[in-house]
Amino acid sequence: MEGLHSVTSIVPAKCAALDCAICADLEPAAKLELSRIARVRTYRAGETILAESDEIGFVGNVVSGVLRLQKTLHDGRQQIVGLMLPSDMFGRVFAQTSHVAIEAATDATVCCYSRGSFEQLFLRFPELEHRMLAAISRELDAAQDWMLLLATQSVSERLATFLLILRRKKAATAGFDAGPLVEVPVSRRDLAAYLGTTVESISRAVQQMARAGIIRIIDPQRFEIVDRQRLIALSNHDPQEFDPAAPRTRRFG
Amino acid sequence: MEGLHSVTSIVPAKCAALDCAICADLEPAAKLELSRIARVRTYRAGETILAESDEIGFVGNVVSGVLRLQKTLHDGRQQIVGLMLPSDMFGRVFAQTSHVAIEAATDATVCCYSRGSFEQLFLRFPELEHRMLAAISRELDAAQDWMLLLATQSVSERLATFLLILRRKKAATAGFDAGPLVEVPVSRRDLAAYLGTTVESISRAVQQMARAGIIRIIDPQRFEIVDRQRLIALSNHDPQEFDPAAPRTRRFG
DNA sequence: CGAGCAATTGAACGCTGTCAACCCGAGTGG
DNA sequence: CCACTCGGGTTGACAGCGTTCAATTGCTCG
Repeated sequence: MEGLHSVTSIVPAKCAALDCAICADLEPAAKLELSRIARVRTYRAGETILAESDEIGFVGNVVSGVLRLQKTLHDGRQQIVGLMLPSDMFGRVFAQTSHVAIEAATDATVCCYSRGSFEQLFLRFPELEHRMLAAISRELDAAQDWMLLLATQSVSERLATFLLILRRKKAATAGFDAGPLVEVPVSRRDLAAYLGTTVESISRAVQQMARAGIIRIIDPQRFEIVDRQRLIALSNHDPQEFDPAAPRTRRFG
Repeated sequence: MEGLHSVTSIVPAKCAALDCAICADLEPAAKLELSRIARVRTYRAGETILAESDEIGFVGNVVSGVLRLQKTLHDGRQQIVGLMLPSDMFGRVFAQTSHVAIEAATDATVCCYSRGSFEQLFLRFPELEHRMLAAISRELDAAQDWMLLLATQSVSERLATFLLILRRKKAATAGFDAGPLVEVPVSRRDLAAYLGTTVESISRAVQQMARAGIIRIIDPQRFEIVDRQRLIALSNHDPQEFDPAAPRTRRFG
């Protein structure tokens, strides 16, 4: 039954308001067509949106909440290979099955398009396909960045990088530097699975940074970045990469 | 000067012979247009094809040899985030700068298309863009698989998985199971940078597998997989994923 | 033959995974 | 109102794997 999702009519407004990657500044005709096939779905924290090797029925973007993309090893260990925040797109086109499981890390609402219908629109609105290509390219960039992060030995490095990425992402979506407060949108367990380590190591690294005066712990999910320079040094990345004074350096040279 | 690359005229034949992702089974008109803008370039081992944050002037696919995509940390450590083997595509469309450096890991020849001209062809041959989208999707899948690999703690697991991937890839491009011989196309140093560890750890893992009778070392770059079952068990992956009896399981469920 | 590099081997330290106990707030029921 | 439970987070002790440093081997090339 589709009855639970009868909020369809408010979809265009929601997506437009969000200025999400796929809708923003699209020609009106395309926007209208998109809104016709859009469906809003809501998920509770922990619900599975798409299981590993499931058939891909739809693509969509996150309106609110956090999704986790994860893969499971044969022995049961789970690794998170991506976190989707509001405005991110998920799912694939021109592919039958997913290689990752998609779950709601928090309560979440997403805006979905049937994959078939979405692909049909490519024929009439090539701009849509361009955007899809751009979205996947960004995801690949993020994945490669994350590979760099996972390959570094120290948990502190990974955590520092993660916090800096969160801060940059927040500033990017807000359009301005939103201050030193960083909200980690997931539990310690998810964070550990994302950083490729354990909850215990995460906890130690967090507390150590706090004792060193680099961050201040407001509550388990919220930190204040006190000493950004030392955090950047700890992350072992190019300072410019996370310097808000020159945020365009990385993407636009 | 473009003089060094005057072999342009043989490009179409080469690409067609290779059956590379972008040319194979393309409509003749598109193939012709592609061949018009194609250029063959050759690189010596160690040469840089594209530096990190360079402007992206062209896309292409590997004809022979191996390219490494790598990122550099601020302290000088280098991490390889991808190896491009013959038939793989590299470069980006709709992006100004690269986030990774591309270097020749061995002597290599590549078939390049100017990025601008390539994007122009999208307008007349949408199929081209579909294939580009598919190629990037595959790369993203590979990246996510590799993230899973990097997050696993044991070096043996990573090495075992890498060997199995190499074997599967060889079988896939050959079209049939090419036997237990696996050629590692890169040096120990590159291998270590790819697996996120050190040459010493690589060496220990290799020798240990050999002592255990799982592989046989022919020379530092060539191994024979003696006991595939134990290698799969060591990799900690789903046995079906690397079982040649059911190679389609993973991609098509 | 010696220089130089890749690969291997050995020894020691350190980080982190593992196991365990503990703290704390929320929800529940007496 | 308190006792209890449960889950998330933190802290401690310890062992193991892997990085690091160092030395050795084997090979290619000049």
